[in-house]
Amino acid sequence: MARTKTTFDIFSAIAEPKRRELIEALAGKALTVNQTAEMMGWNQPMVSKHLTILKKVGLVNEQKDGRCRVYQVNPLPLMPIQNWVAQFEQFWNGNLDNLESYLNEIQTKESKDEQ
Amino acid sequence: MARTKTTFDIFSAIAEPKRRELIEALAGKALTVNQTAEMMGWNQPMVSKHLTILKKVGLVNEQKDGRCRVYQVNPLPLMPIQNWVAQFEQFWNGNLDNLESYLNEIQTKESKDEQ
DNA sequence: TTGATATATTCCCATCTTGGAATATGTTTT
DNA sequence: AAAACATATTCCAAGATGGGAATATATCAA
Repeated sequence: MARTKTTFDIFSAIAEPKRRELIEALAGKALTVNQTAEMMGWNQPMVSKHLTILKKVGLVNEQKDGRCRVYQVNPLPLMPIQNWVAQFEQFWNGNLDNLESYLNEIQTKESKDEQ
Repeated sequence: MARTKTTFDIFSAIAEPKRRELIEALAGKALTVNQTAEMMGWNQPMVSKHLTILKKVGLVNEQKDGRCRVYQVNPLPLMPIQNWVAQFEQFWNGNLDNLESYLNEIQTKESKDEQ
């Protein structure tokens, strides 16, 4: 009875637009919290909070370096999303006929309704 | 100041596990609300509510048929998700060397930390 | 030790959510 | 018109959220 926790799974974790921004910004890089904050134009606690959630679902790795913490993206947990969406790939990818017939079918049914 | 609305975008809409179940169950089929409710073992209002959200983000199409409403999945709005995740595909797909070097790098850095 | 720096955490609030129960709306049948 | 059926909507409660502000924690430097 309440929304799914953001740390429940990857789907929930990346539902937040700012966290997707963060992942994009950190992709392939290794940045400090403050570096990230400056780069994004966010305050430090906001960066830390979002990174904490991303860390919990495994989308970022944390490495201590003195008083800094360097974060890096680990994209592997995104695989389930890729796989889930791939179930429906046939409708738009490769086989355009499928898509067309699908759309035609909808079109037909809708115009039938309008009569 | 609050979580992103479920209808804000596709990412938020499919963050809810039940809605993903619903999409899977309706994929390729065309089912009535009651048929869906029976199939899922949910009550009717719950099905209607989730379908309403899915409809708002365009993931299902609704067709009136007498007093029934037939719902069908339209997977096209999932494309942005596919595309977004694809940015990171290189890390796990095709080029296993990338993945390995990536993991080794992390491993190295982590053991360095432990000293 | 003390101060400065880097980061995480806590507290508060407005807002949104999901589920259940009840009810409203709309359509068909008798 | 009235009853039956199919679906949507409303009202409620309990959580959970993201952001701001303040504060705690940890580490380095002087």
